[in-house]
Amino acid sequence: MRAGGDGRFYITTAIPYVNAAPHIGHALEFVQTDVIARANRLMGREVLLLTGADENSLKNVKAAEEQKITTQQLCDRNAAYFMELAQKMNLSFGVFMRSSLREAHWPGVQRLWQLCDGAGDIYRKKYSGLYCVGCEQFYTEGELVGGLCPEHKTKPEPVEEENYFFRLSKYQDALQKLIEEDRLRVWPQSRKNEVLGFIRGGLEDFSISRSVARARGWGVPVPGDSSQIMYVWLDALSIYMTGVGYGTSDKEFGKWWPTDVHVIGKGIIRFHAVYWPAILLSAGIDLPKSVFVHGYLTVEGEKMSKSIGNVVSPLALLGKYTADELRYYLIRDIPTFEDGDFSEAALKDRVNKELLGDLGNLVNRVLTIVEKSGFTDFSGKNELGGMLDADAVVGALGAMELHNALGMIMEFVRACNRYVNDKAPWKLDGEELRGVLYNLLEAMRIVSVLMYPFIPETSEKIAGKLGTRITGFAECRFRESFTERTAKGEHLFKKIE
RNA sequence: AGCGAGGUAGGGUAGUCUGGAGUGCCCGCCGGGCUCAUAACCCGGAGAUCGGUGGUUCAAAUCCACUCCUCGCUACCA
Repeated sequence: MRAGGDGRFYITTAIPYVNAAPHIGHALEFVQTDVIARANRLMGREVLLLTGADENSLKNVKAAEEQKITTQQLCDRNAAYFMELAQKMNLSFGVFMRSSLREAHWPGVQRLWQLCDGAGDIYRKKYSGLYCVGCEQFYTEGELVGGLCPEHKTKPEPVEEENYFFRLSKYQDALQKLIEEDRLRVWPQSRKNEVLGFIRGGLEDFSISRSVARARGWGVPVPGDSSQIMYVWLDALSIYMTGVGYGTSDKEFGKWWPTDVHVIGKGIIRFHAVYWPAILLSAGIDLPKSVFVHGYLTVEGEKMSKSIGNVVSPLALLGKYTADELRYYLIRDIPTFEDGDFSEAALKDRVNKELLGDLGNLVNRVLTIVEKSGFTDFSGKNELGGMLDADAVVGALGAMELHNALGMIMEFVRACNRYVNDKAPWKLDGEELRGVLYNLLEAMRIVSVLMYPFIPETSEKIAGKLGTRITGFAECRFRESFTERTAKGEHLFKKIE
């Protein structure tokens, strides 16, 4: 994760396909993205986080028909769910971009198309496939169950249609080199291998348009051909650019592009690590610097699915848990790049044992002793500083090891609790007590800064109790003395029964 | 089938690249301490032939070969 020389950092979530309400997987992605964004702010960078909604798809048209509302109404409603989730989880986004915004989004997509076309990479070709009339979509052999449409159990018919294709094959060597050399970095290594394996297997051109009839007229029109509409990928990926002004404000676009990190789920890696950079190469636009691929969540050990009825709604969870509690759990319990399992029992456990029992308790017990001490300024020998390697925490954040970074901070919190027990400050007085409290106050101040990317509201609360401010990672070393006025106030967390 | 990832105490993980006593962490279990703290905190203990087999080495969870099991990817699918 290297920001440009100008100290700016542009990061995106994947653009969720808004044909349904958000599930817990979306929440995971939001949190991971936000932790990276906030960490970069504390590193002193100017950060822009983009999220949004991908709305131009046939499925939305059909869902709207079923619900007897317009497609735009359906998109508006579903996009609002994602906006709500982003806000409630404290995703610090600057842009929420939607692909149905004609004025903001369409000009950029069409310009991109024209650039690829100008490079000679777009051509017409007959596309044939197995088409299910009921689903109104094409299936590959592998997707069929016993040769039948998995949904309608009918035999799809071979259909032929002329579409536009993108010359992906032309970029095979260039892409392979870019990824091998980490000029387009793919996190983690295992995903990079997977992408390279795919590229080495040979790249075929892919279809980038549909007939207007088949798309039901919903989507971005192909420039100069009123019979075709762009297929979702070119359109959806462009959101990353149009969201920062591509096609509408060259100045804004120049300020933020290229993307530093695209955060995505493992299911859409090919589009981001192969199709997208190829399109940009064709158009002569700078490539994103990296793609961050997280895993998927199971729920209580089972795959999330509508038919099982175990889809976990983060919006519902947020009625019961605070944003920080959910954020903490998702980073702490789910390995950053692996699949993980969501379990409410585990969530509760993390909140009660760690946020409340370790962190909340530390703050509370120390501030109680501080108040009883009657001291207002604290100094002494630095005994706790050696227990924390703040640079290692920041380094882990820079290396995208969110899980490890948080683990290191919690280890320090435990060390602080141990220190309290060992020193038994309730038995001390005078300079000895002053020195112990100095160590603990400085430790908590630093914890409030390091924790900020993960649990920003709680960090602000801790800083508020300490009378300090969270400015940046540069603040994460012990000062000579602690002189701010503390105020114990209420508990940071409530026990969840 | 091909390519990729992984199999470490009851559960979950770190360690593996750059071999060095099974070393660590979380949950759970057992015992003890403390009383500042939201029955929170701290210490100690039990519990693992590090998937299996065979090699390399003075020494292997770590390197090599083979093998068993799990998962992911294998294209127009969010």
